[in-house]
Amino acid sequence: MTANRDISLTFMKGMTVLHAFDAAATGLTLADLSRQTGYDRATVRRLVLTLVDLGYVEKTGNRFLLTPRVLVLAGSFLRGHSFGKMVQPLLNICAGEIGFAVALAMSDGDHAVYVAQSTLQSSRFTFGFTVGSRVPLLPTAIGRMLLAWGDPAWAEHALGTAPLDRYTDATLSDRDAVARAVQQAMADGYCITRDEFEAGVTALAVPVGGPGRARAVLGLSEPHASLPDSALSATLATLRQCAAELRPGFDISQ
Amino acid sequence: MTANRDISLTFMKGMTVLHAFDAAATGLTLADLSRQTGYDRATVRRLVLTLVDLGYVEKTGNRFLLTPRVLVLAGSFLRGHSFGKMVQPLLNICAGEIGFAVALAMSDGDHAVYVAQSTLQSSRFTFGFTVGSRVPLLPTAIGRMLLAWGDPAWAEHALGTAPLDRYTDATLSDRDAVARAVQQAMADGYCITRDEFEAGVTALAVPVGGPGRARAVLGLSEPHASLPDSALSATLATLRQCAAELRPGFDISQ
DNA sequence: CAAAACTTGTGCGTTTATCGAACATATGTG
DNA sequence: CACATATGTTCGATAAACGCACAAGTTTTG
Repeated sequence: MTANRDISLTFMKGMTVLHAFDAAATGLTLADLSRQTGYDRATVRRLVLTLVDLGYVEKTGNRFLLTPRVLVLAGSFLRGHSFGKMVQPLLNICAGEIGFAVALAMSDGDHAVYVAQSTLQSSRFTFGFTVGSRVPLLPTAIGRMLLAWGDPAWAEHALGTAPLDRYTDATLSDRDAVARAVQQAMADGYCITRDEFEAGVTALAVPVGGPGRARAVLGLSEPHASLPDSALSATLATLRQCAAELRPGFDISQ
Repeated sequence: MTANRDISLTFMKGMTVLHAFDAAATGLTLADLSRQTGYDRATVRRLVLTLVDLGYVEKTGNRFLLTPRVLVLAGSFLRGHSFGKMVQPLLNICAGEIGFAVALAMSDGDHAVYVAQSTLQSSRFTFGFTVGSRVPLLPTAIGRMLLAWGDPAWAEHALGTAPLDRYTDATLSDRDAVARAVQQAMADGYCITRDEFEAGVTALAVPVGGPGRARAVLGLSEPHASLPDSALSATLATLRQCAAELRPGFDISQ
């Protein structure tokens, strides 16, 4: 654990304030942010004005809101890993072949975060996820696949601490039951969930990388009607092929 | 201008360090970061360890690199503006109708930043841009369209300060020439560039929002051969239609 | 293999930046 | 108009941050 002397409290506070904006599209007042973070409003004011100076936040009236500047670090991360040039084309080919939108996700603490996707021009169905969307680990196919083939130390910890919320009547509400589902995915090398995160929806996920070393997973979600059992084998085969092509960039190196 | 007393220097330093990672996929050492930022390495060490604690950066050996956590703020911004549910489907329809990938961009300081895109499953052409990619304003169709129909005060300032680099032999190298091109786009209500940012490429952009109030632009880039002059009118018409549908979320309110 | 160069970890005295209380002003609401 | 809420600002106190120096570890070079 990092010693207190090695942590910058002011920087930590600043980042807390930045995150307090969250998805507040209509903006927040300084008073709002002070309440949410628990910091003195003079402190919040200085930190917010610093964010304004840096271009992350803009002021409209007495409200502050995030600017597109917050996308820039994401862009750096994606460029550093050649998402635009290498990953996106492979996802596009995969989505074209199976006829469904596909998404790539990685772990982010006790959640999964979407890092790329290929949406279909023809599709009229969407969950509304984008690059940067966070989804829970325990009730989702991609989450369970990350837990199954991701870093074992992280997975063990996350299985014990990730939020265990109920999304539908079918959501597993017992950590042991989720652990068994993860064990099954570990053995199968893929994961399928139905109705657990969103009712009426089948989700598939395959790992990108070997057992214990997968840094990302590739998955899709579709209404049951669009993805009958008869289509699962072929769809999984295509996902796996794409995952194999993506693997060089996502294996945890030894 | 924000008074010095209203700015948190430590937070500012922390953000400088965070940005110093940029697209460095193989990671940076503390010594690297200290050199790049000019900060004492003990200062850098504390700030980086704070980022590790927050989950933005991970340590491998003696190198540090960005984690997918940096996508989360982007995801918040995109969710706050309903990009997944409202914007992406409209971009998909648009891309399907015109047969090219399309992208939505907003201004970010003296650059444009991609905030959404719909890539084609069938296309084999890509610039490698992703959500979060920053592109220059002066040599690009989307940049000039932002300057033409965006906030006039911002545009005046950006026209004078945005980097004027040369990307191809056809890149305009004179600020006045760029200003005239922007004026033309202002009058036309759309912008077309050829070869200026990337050789052999035609780019189109239309504003999302009214004159002086467009917070985003919609655009595409394709090789000349894929986008003959005969296709321009129909393509522009479809882009404009999509922009009209996107408008409610991107007009600067009065 | 040894030396040199580079990097990192840590302690701690000093300094500075930050904090937050208090006061004043502005805005919104009933 | 009174009250509630929000914001801007000052400034003394002090906590946090800084950065130098020393030690140790790692990598590179000859």
